[in-house]
Amino acid sequence: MTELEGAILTLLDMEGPMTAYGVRRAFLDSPSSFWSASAGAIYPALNRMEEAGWVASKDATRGKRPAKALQLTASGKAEISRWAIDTATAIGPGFDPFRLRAPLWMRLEVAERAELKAALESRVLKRIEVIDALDPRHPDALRHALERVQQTTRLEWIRKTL
Amino acid sequence: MTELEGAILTLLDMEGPMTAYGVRRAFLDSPSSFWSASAGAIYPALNRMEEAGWVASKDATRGKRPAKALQLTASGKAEISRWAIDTATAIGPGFDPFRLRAPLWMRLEVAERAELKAALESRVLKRIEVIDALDPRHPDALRHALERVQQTTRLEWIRKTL
DNA sequence: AGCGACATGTAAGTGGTTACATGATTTC
DNA sequence: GAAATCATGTAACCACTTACATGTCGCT
Repeated sequence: MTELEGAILTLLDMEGPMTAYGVRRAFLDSPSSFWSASAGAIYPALNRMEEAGWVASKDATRGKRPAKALQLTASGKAEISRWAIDTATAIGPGFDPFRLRAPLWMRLEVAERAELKAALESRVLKRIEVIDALDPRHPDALRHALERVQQTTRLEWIRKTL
Repeated sequence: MTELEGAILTLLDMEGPMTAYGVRRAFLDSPSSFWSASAGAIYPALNRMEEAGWVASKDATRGKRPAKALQLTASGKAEISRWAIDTATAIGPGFDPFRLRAPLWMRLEVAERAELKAALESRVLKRIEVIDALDPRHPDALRHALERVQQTTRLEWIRKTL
């Protein structure tokens, strides 16, 4: 299972049956989404997972507009449970653009580095403000909270080390 | 420029001229690498970047074994500088497997959740021990330090919230 | 003579990306 | 009646993955 598939199944598990379009909307609207949430990723992923039996679709056509409501199957739930508690992957590096760039920051000239430090600091601060303004009842509230912790940690590092 | 390309150029910038194989070795040996460091990624990436003029190669054949030593060009240095200080991308979400899974952890049954909490905690602790055992003069020492901060933050979150 | 490290790649597959395409429904 | 939204998808492309292929050099 890819990370995108995991994220989609998590959404279906938390938000209940919805259309593929609904899944896409949820990703687009999410202020902490990891992908572009393109149709070219969502629809193939859902079709893959339907073939695998992890999601089932029932017709939800209204009027003349065809629509499929997708929901997790028992097998899908089992799959996602395994995915969720795979601790080795969970604590892995994923990929972190901040960490990737940091070594180069330390080699900037003093002026450039000061400029970058200010830019990074204000950007992180702004991001934290955005997170703080989010509705705590949003289904992704926990992820937002975790991102806030990460950004705060980054902020401290920027101030102390950069 | 992809993140892998950025990481490769960073390595060439810090460690000086080396062969593609050397780049690959560096990624394989790194205890905090983000990719599989497969030849199928490294070699094409380097060829792309040589075509783009970001790296230049000079012959380093010894005996009958052909070898190319790769080094950053001025244009490559300019490119990587731009990449490094692109703050919007730098503080972006990348993709974080921990954050992706967290919402599901909160919905586990008490016993399962306790089990997962213990597993995660010990794994993170072990990882921190591994990081602490690394040579502080390793070229990736800063990245290791940043990962340590992140893992420590995760540990606190696990203990306090999970 | 054989093994492991050095050195460079290719082939097939996968899962993302952007951009395009089509039509129904709702809202102003 | 025009525009935004709902709804589903395809086409071309790209950068990664695993696995395979080839040959050299140094050491025991």
